[in-house]
Amino acid sequence: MISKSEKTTKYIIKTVAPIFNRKGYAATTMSDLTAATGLTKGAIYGNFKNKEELAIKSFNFSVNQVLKSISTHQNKNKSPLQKLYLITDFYKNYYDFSKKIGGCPILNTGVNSKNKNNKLHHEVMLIIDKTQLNIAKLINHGKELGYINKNINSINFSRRLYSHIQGAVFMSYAMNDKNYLYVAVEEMNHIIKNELEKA
Amino acid sequence: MISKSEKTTKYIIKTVAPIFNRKGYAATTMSDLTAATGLTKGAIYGNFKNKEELAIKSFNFSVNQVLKSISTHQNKNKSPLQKLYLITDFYKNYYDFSKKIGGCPILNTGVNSKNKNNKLHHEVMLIIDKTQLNIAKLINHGKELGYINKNINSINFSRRLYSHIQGAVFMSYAMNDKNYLYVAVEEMNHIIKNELEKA
DNA sequence: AAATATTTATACCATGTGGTATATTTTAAA
DNA sequence: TTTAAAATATACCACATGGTATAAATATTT
Repeated sequence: MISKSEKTTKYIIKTVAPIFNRKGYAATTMSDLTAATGLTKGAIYGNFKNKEELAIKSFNFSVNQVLKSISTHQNKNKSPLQKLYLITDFYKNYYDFSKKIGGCPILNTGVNSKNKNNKLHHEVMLIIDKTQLNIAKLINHGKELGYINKNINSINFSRRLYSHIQGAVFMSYAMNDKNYLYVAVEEMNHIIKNELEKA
Repeated sequence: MISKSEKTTKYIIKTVAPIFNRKGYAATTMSDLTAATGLTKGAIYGNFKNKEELAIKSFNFSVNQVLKSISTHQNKNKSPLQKLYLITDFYKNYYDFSKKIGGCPILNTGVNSKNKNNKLHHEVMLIIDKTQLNIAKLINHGKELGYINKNINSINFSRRLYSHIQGAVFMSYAMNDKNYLYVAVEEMNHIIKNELEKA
């Protein structure tokens, strides 16, 4: 049996996540949250011990929205190499996608939490590490199946890929220009083809 | 004759810039500023009309610190192509450099001001545009002197360079790991050599 | 349906916020 | 050195902040 509070807890997180993502932890006020949810502070503090706990859960919610979408997108193909291309392909639409959830949670929270909220920042680092590891595993799998050149360092390549794309995420965000993403994805695809794919 | 207020105005900006840069506009309070400067609110509001004006001037101060350092670094060589390499070379030390001024002002303010402070965000876009244009001019100059392949699109290349490096700036910042910068710079140098340099 | 436990609303708290009017001090001019 | 002007400090404003004790309302169990 799903309790009442479980439902409202989820409702609050879902409603509040894009606000935290867009405005950042410090700039998001409890009034923002009560206004958005239609609930009172009593209700919110009844379900979360404080603003920070809610911010962390909201961040993880936002990140999971991204990760789930990538995962779904990847299901279009089973080959590790093609799954890699589907990651870059996903980011072609990331400007519009991330807009819907208040921006890129990794970028926003990564910058906003640094030197300000260690718990949030730690959470960001965990997610980045985890994601890079997943990409590296994908590359390893590609090596095993013989699609990918065994000479390349999986984790290093994964880091390059992530860094490259995140740069375009920032630029498109800061400049309101999707083109940065298109260009970076094309460039990354080119690199995958030249460096990763077995001749 | 340099007036008293001109001096304190500069002193305030200089002292306050790294704080705005590190904490962001909203999270920086007037108390932070009075504490750091040792001045009272009366003094600060006597020299700036409000917090926003001070934030904008602080941002421009921080950015100019970066741009001046790049410019100085570039004076080591007169060739446009070598000046390009000196830009990427500058970013090898950008982790430590930016740390001293409270982080990368473009990254921090770019993210922090978006959807929150239009004036600040506008300032960020102006700086990025200007910087990309300067790099494009450098490439054009290299073309004129016959060092650089005339087939490449200067502004597009400049945007790729900027985006690529800014990605590493974010990653190194978020992950406390300079290596992202080293790798991105090496990669970028490789691209300059392969795509830009005339055979 | 009554009693109990859980969830939400209300009203409040101390503290901090950006900003300002005015008094005081410091600087520059006469 | 006196006087006018500019710069800084003080004391305050109304309002917003995160958080909480408690009352009211709603679910759940008996």
